[in-house]
Amino acid sequence: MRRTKEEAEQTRQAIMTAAVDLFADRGYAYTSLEQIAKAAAVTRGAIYWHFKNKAEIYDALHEQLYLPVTSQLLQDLELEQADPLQQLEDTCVRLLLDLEADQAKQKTLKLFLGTWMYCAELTDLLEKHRAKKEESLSLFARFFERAQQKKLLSEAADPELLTLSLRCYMKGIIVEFLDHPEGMPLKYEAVKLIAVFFQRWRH
Amino acid sequence: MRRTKEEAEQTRQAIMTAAVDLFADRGYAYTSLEQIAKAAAVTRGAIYWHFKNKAEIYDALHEQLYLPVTSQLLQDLELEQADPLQQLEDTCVRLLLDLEADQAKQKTLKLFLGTWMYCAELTDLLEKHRAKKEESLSLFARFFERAQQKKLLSEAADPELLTLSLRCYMKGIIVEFLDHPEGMPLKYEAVKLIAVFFQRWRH
DNA sequence: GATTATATACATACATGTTTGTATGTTGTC
DNA sequence: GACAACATACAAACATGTATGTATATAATC
Repeated sequence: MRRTKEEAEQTRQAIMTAAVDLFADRGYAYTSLEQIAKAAAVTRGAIYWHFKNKAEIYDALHEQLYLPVTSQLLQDLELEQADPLQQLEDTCVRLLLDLEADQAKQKTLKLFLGTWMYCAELTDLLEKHRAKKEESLSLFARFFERAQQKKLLSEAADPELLTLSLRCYMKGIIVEFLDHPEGMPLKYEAVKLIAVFFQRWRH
Repeated sequence: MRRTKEEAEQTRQAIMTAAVDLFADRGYAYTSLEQIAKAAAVTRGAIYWHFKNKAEIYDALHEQLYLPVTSQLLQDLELEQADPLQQLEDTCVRLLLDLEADQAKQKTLKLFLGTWMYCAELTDLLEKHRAKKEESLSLFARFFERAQQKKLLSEAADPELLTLSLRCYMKGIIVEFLDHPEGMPLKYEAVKLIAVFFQRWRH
């Protein structure tokens, strides 16, 4: 029953896509390797050939799915436009609209934003992943710093605080959306929600 | 081994407190009834006497722990002060400071804010709980409506949108805090974080 | 270029541990 | 003495990991 290298890579991918779907649907903890195998039309033997255990599947998914999501964001932020606040606002809106349009991204974030997965076999991985997350989030700060240099902020405003604030806000929006998409039609709300943060709404 | 009614109620409570601790620590899915029993210094027999299964423990915890958390919030909001926006801002700050000071509340929110628990045996309960959550959150809206009536908002501002926005923001803050308390010293940050939402920080 | 050897890519089978649910004890209380 | 409040024992399901079988792609040899 030996397959060619291409075929082997295919089954590896089949296992990973099946895993993402099941993880995002019923959660990592409630997904057995048997279920993944069945969904991928292989046996557990195939899974144990390609991966050491379930945690390694999770890690492989992180490599393949999560990094692209953030790297696209970073690319957006790379090119510095004249108005950093406007750029940041646009980027946030685009991120949300992208998310709503892209099922795969939703599943990915459900897996890796999933705030608390206490599983013992994952603690090492989660720490590793957290570090990468921090790294990419710190890039937000640069925009507020540039805004401050350009005197776009009031004197009392603190770039670091604004970074943390926006981060919490985005996380809240995304979490609410993933948890209850019907109650959060981002196509209509995203622009307005982000505007609440960036524009003044008070007299 | 028959106990008095008081003793029986004591063991019931012991089971529930043990369950909260374990759920908040390693998660619902990764907590077995045997572990709960051991932590409560009883056997699984006692658990099955008081509860039908693990899901019923979860539900009982919701009744006992979650409702008090929200009801205190509602009480705060009951009495209408002159400046609804100031009142809302104060309430949000107090909620966060309370949360940081109260370990029990942290565990409770970890359990019931835990956005995605896909467990099949819990789907019914989660739907029920979600309804109550919506109900309590809708009270935020009243404050922005009162603010609008008092002409505290700009003409373009939408009370419903502001409600949704604040809800996401609070959720994001709380989720970030629960996920990574060391990175979110609310004692110092809460006031400032909430101020970012309510005060203007832009020129 | 055909043959052989070997490592690859799995499927199957098994051994083990874990968790759940239930059935049946046991003890004390009312 | 009947029933409440458990503890104990047991059966079944499920999951994991590993050991083994096996067919075939690929590499090595001639």
